[in-house]
Amino acid sequence: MNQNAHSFLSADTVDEASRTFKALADPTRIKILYLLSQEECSVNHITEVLEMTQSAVSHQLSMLRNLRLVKYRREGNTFYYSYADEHVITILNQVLTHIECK
Amino acid sequence: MNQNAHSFLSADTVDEASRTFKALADPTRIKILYLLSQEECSVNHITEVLEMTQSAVSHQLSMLRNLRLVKYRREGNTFYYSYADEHVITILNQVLTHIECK
DNA sequence: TAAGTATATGAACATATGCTCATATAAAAT
DNA sequence: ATTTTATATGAGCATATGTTCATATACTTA
Repeated sequence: MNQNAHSFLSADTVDEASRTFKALADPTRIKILYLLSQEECSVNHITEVLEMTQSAVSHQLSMLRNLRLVKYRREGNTFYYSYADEHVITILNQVLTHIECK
Repeated sequence: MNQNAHSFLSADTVDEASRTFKALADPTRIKILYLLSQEECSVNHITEVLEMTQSAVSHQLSMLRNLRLVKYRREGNTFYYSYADEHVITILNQVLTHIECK
């Protein structure tokens, strides 16, 4: 068995996969993305549904924004968020479905 | 828009999903699981391929064992590891494939 | 039986993560 | 113009994470 006996992943690929899974690795972000997979939501709505502080939610949305997993539109003072990465939502739903079917 | 306008996830489901994604969120564990998705490997082999210390690899294998994502068999002094959770491997390969196709 | 080989494990340490608290920003309402 | 409402953001803090270093364990070989 030598080091060339199998295919390799580039460091970039591994890093990006890691970033994707990290985004989904936190319960709060899972809940936010699951919510957004069902409907566009204001920050306030997310805050109420998750029963968390506005700041905590906003920080997580900021992270999800940086990862380009969510996008938003503004309407006056209200920001409506929605998901921006179909593939990540698919992966999330796959895992959730698999867990709930056990 | 009220709190009952959409379906909810149980805390247990969210936690288990989080644990699954956390397992895949680290580059070292991604590399190990990817290797094991292709062939059963000894700890030594993993250590050499990943160019990491034996201790670091062993610690990660210990974590993957606790999460029931890998199993092993012993042959004298050598421990051969293989993956134990088909679904997690499927998810990993899906994400890796998606990244590499971009 | 002693030395060597393969792996596991505990402690320590540096970095990352997720929250809170205080405050900033910007539009809306008064 | 001032206050209110909705959201963003920086600093600080406690906990989690991943690695190294030292050492333990267990089997093999001389």
